[in-house]
Amino acid sequence: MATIGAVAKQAGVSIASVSRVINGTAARADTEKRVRAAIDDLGYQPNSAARALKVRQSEQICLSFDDLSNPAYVLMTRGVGQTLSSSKYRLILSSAFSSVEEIVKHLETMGRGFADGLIISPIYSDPRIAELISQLKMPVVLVGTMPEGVNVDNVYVDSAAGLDMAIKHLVETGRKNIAFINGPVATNPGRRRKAAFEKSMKQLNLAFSNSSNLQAEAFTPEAGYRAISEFRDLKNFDAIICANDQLAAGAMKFCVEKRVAIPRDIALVGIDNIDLASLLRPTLTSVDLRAEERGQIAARLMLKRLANPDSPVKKITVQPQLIIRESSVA
Amino acid sequence: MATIGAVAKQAGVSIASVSRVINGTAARADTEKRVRAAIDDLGYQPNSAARALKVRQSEQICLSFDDLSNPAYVLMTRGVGQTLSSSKYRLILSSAFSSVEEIVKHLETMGRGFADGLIISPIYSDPRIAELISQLKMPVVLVGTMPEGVNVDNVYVDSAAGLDMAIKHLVETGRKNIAFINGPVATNPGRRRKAAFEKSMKQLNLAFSNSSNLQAEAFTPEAGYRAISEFRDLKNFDAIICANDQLAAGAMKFCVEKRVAIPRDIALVGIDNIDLASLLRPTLTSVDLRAEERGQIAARLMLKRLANPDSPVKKITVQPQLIIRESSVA
DNA sequence: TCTCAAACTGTAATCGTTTACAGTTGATGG
DNA sequence: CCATCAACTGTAAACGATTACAGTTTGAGA
Repeated sequence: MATIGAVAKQAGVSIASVSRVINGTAARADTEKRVRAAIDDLGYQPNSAARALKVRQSEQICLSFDDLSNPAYVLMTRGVGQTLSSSKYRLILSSAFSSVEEIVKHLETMGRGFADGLIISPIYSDPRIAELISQLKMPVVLVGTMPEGVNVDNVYVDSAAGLDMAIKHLVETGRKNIAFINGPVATNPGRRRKAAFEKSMKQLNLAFSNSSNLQAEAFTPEAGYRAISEFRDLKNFDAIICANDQLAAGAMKFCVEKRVAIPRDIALVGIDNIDLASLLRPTLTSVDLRAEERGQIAARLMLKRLANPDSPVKKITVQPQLIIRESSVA
Repeated sequence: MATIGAVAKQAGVSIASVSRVINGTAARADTEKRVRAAIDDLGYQPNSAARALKVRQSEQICLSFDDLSNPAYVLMTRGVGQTLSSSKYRLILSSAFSSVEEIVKHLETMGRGFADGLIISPIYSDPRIAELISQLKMPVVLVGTMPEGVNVDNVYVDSAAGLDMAIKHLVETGRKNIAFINGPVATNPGRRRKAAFEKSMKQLNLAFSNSSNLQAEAFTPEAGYRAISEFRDLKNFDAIICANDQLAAGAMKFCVEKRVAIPRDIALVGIDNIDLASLLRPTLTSVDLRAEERGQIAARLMLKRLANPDSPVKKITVQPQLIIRESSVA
């Protein structure tokens, strides 16, 4: 592989001059021309490790989240990728953390400097994670709920408002008994959506009990299917909100099999508005949490922060949007 | 940030000794203990740029493909990510190339050494791409059709066999007139699937013409919907094969709207067997191209190659599998 | 206790860049 | 033609690790 030295020799100038041409610092037209010719000639590409070592920047941004099986995270990844692709930064993906230990280990390796910034969307809350994030010497953008004591750029979607919109929509279209199929309550989204559901129900003076509140063991269609099949008194409900679209897809499958008519007998609402929602039959009413947009925003926040490390910490809230489709209107 | 020098001073040993402890070369128990203590003390993490510069390895593997909107690539990414996560390598994601130029530019940057290997699944064939891949000084694993003149590790799925299985299945279940909705024929999958379709049809002595062969402008549900709505004589067909599940989902949507009964009036078969397939109504018969498995295999090939650069080039073929669901059997 | 090899340790060069600093060149105006 | 100054260029020192090589310890065996 050609090095900067080889280019310098070929062009008959010093290494420093080559470096300056590459980095756009002043150079005489003549020098520049010769250097560029030599670069082309040798097919020279500057070595990123050497550059990274010297300037203390890797030009890489790390995106970490729980797992790529969840389409909502895929959307987020897409948003981040898009935004980053028009910058000089490369995207490193770290996903599939099966335990808090793994993510802790991963966060510790951040100190190696292979990334200039970290965009993280932690599904679990854990004091160790919060602690490590705060101590990180690099810019961090957190997508999701901020853990206690962490103070970094944040992009936040008001999922409680989304849930509220969904409930109101159901009430307005005449539903009286609303159930909720949640994901694991040990996760951030699970915990927050449960709280939001209960709060909205109370505010609207709607009855709910433990039996109207089911917890699936994962945010997957299979788990949604299993969860709904555990309802003892499905007949008592005329609407179900699911903590994400995948759960809703599973629930819908169950209803189709058991000939529970959607939306006639039961209205179904999901959360995330992934592509799937408009392909199901009936099409699924869903609260769009704007995952792709959040990814874009997170990446933009990161780029700004990298350009301007001392600017005040920002928190951007995105508003969910209720996408009404067939599954909730008769 | 603590450097190896700081650790050495703290432990009262030389830099070399610290390095040796870290890298597991011989050290006296006493030395090792002091070094480890110092490392813990200072929270030292070796700088990856410095290490990469010296040992000429980045411990990063780059995965490149056309775009992340296609769930099949998400599956592949998952497979690669899984396999890599138990290795020392990090995953760099490069996606969303909108043109051959962009991918060429990207391949050129590979010379910077920020990745030790490249796993690539090019959707377009272009001599420049083939040329650049062959000239790359690093291990490459290609997922998909090998371009002319390229000789690297390859994981290949026999999609022609898959298409053949689909057609035979349709014939066996009594279908006589099979149409094909393809994606853009400018892409590798588009071109190959078209050829495979025509070859199988001929072999089985089935009639087909230009009018039974539609080309959607992308591999998306929307494009599938538009494509099927352009069929003049949908009534003449009793089966449609789509070049991927997303196209099939769009086609299915159209059929539902126009009250064309699936599978009674028309059987529908997709390709890829993404999660979506089992959630549609009717559930979608699909040729599983094992994208996730191909990702795993590609990553494993890469790891082997990195461990053993001179071993002979391997080509691994994975067999597709027809997953029969409701959309094709009455 | 002495010898000797094996096991460990330290010194210093090196990886390929960037950049401060000092030196050189060239152009301009008098 | 000279002085002056801006603009450019080259020299050399980093950046933080690894590792060849030479030097030092250690412990076993005589």
